[in-house]
Amino acid sequence: MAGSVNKVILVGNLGRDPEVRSMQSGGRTVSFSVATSETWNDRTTGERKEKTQWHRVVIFNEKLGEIAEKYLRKGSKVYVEGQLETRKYTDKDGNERDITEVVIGRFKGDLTLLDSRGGGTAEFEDEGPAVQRGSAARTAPARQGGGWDSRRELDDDIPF
Amino acid sequence: MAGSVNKVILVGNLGRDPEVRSMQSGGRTVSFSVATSETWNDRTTGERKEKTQWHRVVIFNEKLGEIAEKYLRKGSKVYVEGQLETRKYTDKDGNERDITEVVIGRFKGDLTLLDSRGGGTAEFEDEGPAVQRGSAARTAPARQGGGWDSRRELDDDIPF
Amino acid sequence: MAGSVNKVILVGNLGRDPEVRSMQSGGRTVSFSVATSETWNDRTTGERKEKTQWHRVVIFNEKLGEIAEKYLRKGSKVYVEGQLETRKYTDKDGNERDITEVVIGRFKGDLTLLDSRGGGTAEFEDEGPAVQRGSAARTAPARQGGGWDSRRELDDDIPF
Amino acid sequence: MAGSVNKVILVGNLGRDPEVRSMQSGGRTVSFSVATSETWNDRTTGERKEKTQWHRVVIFNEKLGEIAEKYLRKGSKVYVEGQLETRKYTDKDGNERDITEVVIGRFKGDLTLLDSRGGGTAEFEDEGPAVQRGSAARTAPARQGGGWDSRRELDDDIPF
DNA sequence: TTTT
DNA sequence: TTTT
Repeated sequence: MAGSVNKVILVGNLGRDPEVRSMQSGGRTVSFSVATSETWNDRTTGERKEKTQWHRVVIFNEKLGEIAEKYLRKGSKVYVEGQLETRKYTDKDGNERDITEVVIGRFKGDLTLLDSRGGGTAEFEDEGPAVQRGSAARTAPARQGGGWDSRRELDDDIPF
Repeated sequence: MAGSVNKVILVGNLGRDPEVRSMQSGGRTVSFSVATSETWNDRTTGERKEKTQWHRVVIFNEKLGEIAEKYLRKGSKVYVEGQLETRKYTDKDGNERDITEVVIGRFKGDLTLLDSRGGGTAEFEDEGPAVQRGSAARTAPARQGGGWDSRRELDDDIPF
Repeated sequence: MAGSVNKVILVGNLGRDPEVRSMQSGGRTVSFSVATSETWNDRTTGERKEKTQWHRVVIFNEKLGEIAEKYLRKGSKVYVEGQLETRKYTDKDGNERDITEVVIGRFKGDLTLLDSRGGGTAEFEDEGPAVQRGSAARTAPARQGGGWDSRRELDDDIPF
Repeated sequence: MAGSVNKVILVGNLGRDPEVRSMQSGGRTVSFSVATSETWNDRTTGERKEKTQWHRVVIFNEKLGEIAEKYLRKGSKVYVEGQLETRKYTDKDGNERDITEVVIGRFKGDLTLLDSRGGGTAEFEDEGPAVQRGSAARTAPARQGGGWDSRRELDDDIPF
């Protein structure tokens, strides 16, 4: 749509180590879940309450995926900037269901490590992502293979 | 979780008029779907492609809900700032499913009309939302009724 | 710095037509000012008040610059996503001063037209910006000339 | 302006301890500078380059100010969400100058501590900011004194 | 300098 | 003035 914006910004911690999956196109995705939580004082009881939300993040960019795979672990704190995408999948009982994910695409999105143990950053900048740590070879976005809709080619039906 | 951020920013158009629903708590919610879309040139065919995403937006803030009800219509362009929330619901076949929504809560979020026909804005500012049009009475946030988790009390199981 | 984020999101109207300038490097920048405003009810008098802020936006990306030049005019409503940058300049009296701008860089940022008259969008996606209108030739980001710090080579000292 | 958005999101480190200042209205502001930086590989030399930006953050919300004063120190990593504001001030030579700041206002903005040493969060939610650490008394936003434009009453002319 |  |  002309003139639309679809942006999600999360700061939270990974619930588990990232998972790497292969697509039929040959590309890979790296995915993980990020927890965010709200805390508030209950209006009537005065109790402290907390509600945690889990967000499924999927990375389609090869370089950011490598960095996620290399540096993110269960418990890592990250800044994620991606797009909201809802897709269909077929569950184990053969029923079609929806799953909504935060997608860091091939040419859009951001991933920044916030852990003090060695924060790094990886974004779409300059002639390639600015990676502060690690020695991954630089690759210009435009030369990366795979199409934008390659995520439709995921090998499996179970989303997570 | 200490130190987390959960933010969604959308600019898009409503697919239908907003829907108003009552909660058992007596409060109301106003909800609607917003379309955003990406366009790109297919890498191999060179074709122009477009993918539309639909986002379910739910407003729990009374004042913003009133404004949405009053000024938003099918086709309206809006700026929405809310939080990602995934909740369970039971579908018509009795199966438990997940639905992810962009929630404009009682004390957090933003809604801005972008239509030239009379853009308005409604946010949590000053002593109440700054409403540029309409004559809705001002209500200080802290005096609004209902609790943060009142959305769990929705009257029905079908999410949209 | 490892793990940093610098992001500005604006929705507002242009005060004047965009200005195009040439850099010594041969590249061009397109810049314009965007107005945003807050309205609120004065706590004591109850009066409706409004405060307008002007934001200087500078585009270093050739394609987005072309689109801005082509489609943005005085009064146009836009969504801008850029980075905050403060730089020194020498004013007409020879004094060094600071100017803070919202920069849409070569490989980062977003510009979306929100006018009903023909909203368009132009972002860093896929193999080039997704331009919904106009016929500007597609150019892959990695092939664009000029360096990231080329903005230091602006031909003149007066920032706006 | 009807339908405008003015939002800055920063993740970075404080260059010094926060500074507390009193306003003639009796309120206080807490301010500090946050550094963000970009790194990239120079296109011609291949050298690793880095450019740091400093952002002036000013907090007008009493509760968030207290938290900043209590928990932020030189080197602390924070997530800041505020508004861009440019104001005039008179420098030591009597010249009028502009300074642009990221303002966390009375009813708008966010501050989240990202340090592993004990991340906390403080936002405008529910009946008061959700503070995960510290024992600051809760205060409902609507009961806080001072007006939105009280920042115009700053006691001094020198901005930082 | 915009817009409402 | 931070951080890596």
